[in-house]
Amino acid sequence: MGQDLPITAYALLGLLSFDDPLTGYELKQRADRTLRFYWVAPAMSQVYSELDRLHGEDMVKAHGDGRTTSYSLTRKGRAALTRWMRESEAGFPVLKHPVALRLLLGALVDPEAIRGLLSQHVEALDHEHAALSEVRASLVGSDGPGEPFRYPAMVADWGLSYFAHEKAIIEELRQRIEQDR
Amino acid sequence: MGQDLPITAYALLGLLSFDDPLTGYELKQRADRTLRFYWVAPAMSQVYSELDRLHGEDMVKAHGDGRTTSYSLTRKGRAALTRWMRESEAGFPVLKHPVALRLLLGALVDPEAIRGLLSQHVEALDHEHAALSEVRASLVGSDGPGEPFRYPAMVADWGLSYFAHEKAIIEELRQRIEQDR
DNA sequence: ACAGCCATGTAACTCGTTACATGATTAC
DNA sequence: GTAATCATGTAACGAGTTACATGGCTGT
Repeated sequence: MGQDLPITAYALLGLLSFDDPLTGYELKQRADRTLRFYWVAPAMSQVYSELDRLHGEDMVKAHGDGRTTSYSLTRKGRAALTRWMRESEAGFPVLKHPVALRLLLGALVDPEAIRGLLSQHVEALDHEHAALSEVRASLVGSDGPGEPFRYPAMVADWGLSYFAHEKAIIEELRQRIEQDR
Repeated sequence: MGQDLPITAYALLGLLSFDDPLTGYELKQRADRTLRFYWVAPAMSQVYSELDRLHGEDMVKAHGDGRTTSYSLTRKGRAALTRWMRESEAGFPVLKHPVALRLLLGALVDPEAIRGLLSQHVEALDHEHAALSEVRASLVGSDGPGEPFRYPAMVADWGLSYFAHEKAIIEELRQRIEQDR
């Protein structure tokens, strides 16, 4: 039986473990809203093809009303997801940080360009922080011990703290660059 | 002319902008040692095929002594790199965080498993912090204003701060989970 | 002599993206 | 009626990985 799925497949199963019957379209929205902060926002087409695969493995059940198709976890799907949680190694995060990469090469351009780079990144951080704050706010009320969104709330708080810290570092770096004038 | 290269190609050009003639093998070592913290550690085979492409574009020059081949930046390569620095948008970082993804789904397993997950991540963070510290230490002495490793040192400090903060958040989350006992 | 590292590549494959294409439903 | 959103897919492609294959050099 097809064992090892790509992690993104488990991520989608994970989203289904919260809100059960979801269409591919809805799944993509959930991913864009939450999953993108610490995993990826898969392309629409990938969501559909991944759902196809999961359906072929009997890990999701399709509820088709003709025009739209909703998917829910099967027993097998939930079992696969929890087994993956228990038995697989997490591995270290992979960060693709275009701002850090460009800062590394800062000597190639004038300091003004680097200042612009960092300013833009701070703006982007503010933007993302605000978006994640909204998500976090929507969990208030069901984020206590034993409640369904306890863990998602933790992850959201983690993300918010990360964004705040990132911003603080950038400010430090900015001052360090300012000294070179 | 083949314009848009994958960012990883620019990352390799960037490595060459510090230590000029490097073999594919050495390039891979540099990437594993430094680039991996904020970009990627490309596979050996990708380093070679990317060098082939860059060579085809006249962005690197090959110094072959038969058995080994070293590559250095051409004028065109350096120009392409600085143009990329000046003209392309940086974009927001992409984080693939398997620990956060698993924490999100914490409700599926028993708290003990989550504790283990977080412990292991803290260990990994310590390990990576130590590795990056070594890199940072090797830059001391040429990390002042105007010196060649000024910017790489900034990026390394950024990374170290990030790891330290990550560890602090995990400790907080651990306590939060401990309360549910 | 043998292990381990240095050094270079090819082939097959998967993940994931972009571009394209279609059409129904909803809000104004 | 018409624009935006909901909804689902296909096709072509590119980036990047793993597995495989080869062989020279270095230290013990």
